[in-house]
Amino acid sequence: MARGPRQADIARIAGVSQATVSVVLGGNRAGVRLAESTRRRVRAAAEELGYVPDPVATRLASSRNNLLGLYTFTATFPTDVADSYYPILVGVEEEAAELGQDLILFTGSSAGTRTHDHARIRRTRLADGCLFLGRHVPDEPIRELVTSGFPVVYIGRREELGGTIPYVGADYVSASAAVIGRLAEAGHTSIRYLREDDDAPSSRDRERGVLEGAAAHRVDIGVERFAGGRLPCPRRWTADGVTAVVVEETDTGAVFHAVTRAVAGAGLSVPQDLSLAVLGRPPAGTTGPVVSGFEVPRREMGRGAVRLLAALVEPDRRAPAEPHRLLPCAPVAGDTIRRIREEA
Amino acid sequence: MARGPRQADIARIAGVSQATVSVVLGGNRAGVRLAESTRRRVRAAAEELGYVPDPVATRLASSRNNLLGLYTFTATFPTDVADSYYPILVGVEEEAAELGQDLILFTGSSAGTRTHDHARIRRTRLADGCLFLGRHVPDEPIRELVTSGFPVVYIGRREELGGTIPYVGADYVSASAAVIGRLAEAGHTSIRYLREDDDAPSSRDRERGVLEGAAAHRVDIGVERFAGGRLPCPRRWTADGVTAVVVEETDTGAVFHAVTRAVAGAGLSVPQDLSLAVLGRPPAGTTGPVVSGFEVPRREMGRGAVRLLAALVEPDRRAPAEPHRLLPCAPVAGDTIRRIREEA
DNA sequence: CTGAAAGCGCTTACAG
DNA sequence: CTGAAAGCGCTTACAG
Repeated sequence: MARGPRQADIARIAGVSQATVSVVLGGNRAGVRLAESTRRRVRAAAEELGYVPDPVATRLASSRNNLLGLYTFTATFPTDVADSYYPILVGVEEEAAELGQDLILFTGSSAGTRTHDHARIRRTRLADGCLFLGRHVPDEPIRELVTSGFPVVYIGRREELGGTIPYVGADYVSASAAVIGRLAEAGHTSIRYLREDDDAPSSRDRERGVLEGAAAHRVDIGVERFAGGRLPCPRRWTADGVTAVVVEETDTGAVFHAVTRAVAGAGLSVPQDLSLAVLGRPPAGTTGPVVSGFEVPRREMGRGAVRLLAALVEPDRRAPAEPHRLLPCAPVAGDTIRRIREEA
Repeated sequence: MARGPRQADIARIAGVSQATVSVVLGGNRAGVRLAESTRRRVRAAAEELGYVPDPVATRLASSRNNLLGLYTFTATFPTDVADSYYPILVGVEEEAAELGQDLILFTGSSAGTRTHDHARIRRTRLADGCLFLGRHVPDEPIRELVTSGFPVVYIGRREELGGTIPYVGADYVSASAAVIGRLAEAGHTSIRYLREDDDAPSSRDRERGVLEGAAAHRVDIGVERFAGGRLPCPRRWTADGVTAVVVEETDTGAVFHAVTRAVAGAGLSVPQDLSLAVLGRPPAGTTGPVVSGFEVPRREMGRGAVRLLAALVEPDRRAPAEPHRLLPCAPVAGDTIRRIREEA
């Protein structure tokens, strides 16, 4: 494969050494003084040959490549998580483009064998730094990366490695507490919370927000974990005096689907018989009234994560980047919360 | 940044040369015979150190990197083209993952300056080969890439460089002719075709299909180009005896929107007063009856393009890859074509 | 059958 | 103020 012109070709034409070409074209070592005439000759020759630096060689020699990685632990694009994944990718892409960085997509092995993932994770070094995304992430390979000084940023709050790893996440605690607050203000005093039976930081934060909100508003809250087979039982809820059910948002929408199906199956209607809220948004394609909840700022998370990563890759900025950011989630009022009590 | 273990470290432990480590671990040069005990020692040391090859060095030395590029000429992720872009990306990602290739996303400069794009396009060499995507692509940088032997595949049919560049596209000609055929069979004999005033292969193919379909079914066809400002005039169509309007699908959906707005504005209803078809699918979020048209197999185009690119990168396969593929578009019957004549 | 050498195209100390 | 040398971590001819 006949490659393009190299610095050596330019050097020959301009009558200088290859190293001088590197200095002139690289823009590095600004301190170095070269005769302006030399610079001009070199630049003219480069222009003439249509020179563009080989990024691979640049990277090997210098360790900077204007290349940011995005590593996804779950298979990247299964249809059912597309809704939560795509907006993040959009944000990442936008910001990377604005910063003049290319983006490299790494996908965790669907097989998920440890050694394989390990190898793939180390492969992220091809980039100058890497974003990591997924409900669950293996500790060890990340630790290796981080302790070697490789810039890593999580999308979503993470507690791994003593909470030292930089992240840009969403403030699920406040947003979830606010949902409970809105229900309480509408007069609901007994609420059921349905969550997935799977522990991830986003699940813990939502539950914590729910509990804090309930405590603050003196609401009676019951937490149920939804595991695949067992179906929720709305009739029992209403029999217990529950007037509202809140469900966790997850990438597959499993909990939401199970609850709405069970509610419909029990012959109950929303919000007449039971108010409904989701800690996020319902799955795409959901019809009927707008479900109360909040907007997860995925696009902004993507953008923020790229900005943070870029700051870590290029640590010469004035202000050290705040390594832990939680973005606010905009509330969605919706039409699925029935007002029980009239006065505010 | 303290990097991980290198081949030299393994060599020291195993008591062999660094080159031998490369031979054992690289899996290349299968012909070379090394004592099994040597191989074992090397592999054991590599395992112990958690060695993973540096992809950058690998690439510089060998010109293979298991990295496929996707270059998008338009700004990659603007919201209005997301619908057409995302399914392609999904297909590309899926197939790349299955082939064990990582994916690198390049975005054409939004500025669109020639030299900038040129530099960015040459940067695709970081990958082993690159997919190109966009209505319009600049000839010269691509020619450079191709003539240097760099594997390039277009997503979508392309005529550049004498039609020599491999592509995987959609068979818009047949699909568009079939739409006209369905209208003809429903009894329509005078049809108007609305297209964008922008020449791209996908536009040319659709128009060609429309004209071929019209000729085959002896249908009277009028072609109108829709340029931003000027509004379509449905009243004039009906006055001219036109009973059906067919619109081009474009990434922004501009033509579709303009036509449906004009039709509604003229107080006409679809399909009672005017039948409607789109050469593809209407823009996302379109409500009302299902619009007749066809499905562009974007995901399959993405997958096929990756397969073709992989074959070009690794040209040792038995059968040489067919460099030009046009995928069929599944028809969508829809509810916007009124049957005028009873008999088939 | 195995190892030492050269080289991929750059950057960056380090001498002149 | 400028150029020659070494080195980034690999692969692949080429000698032994």
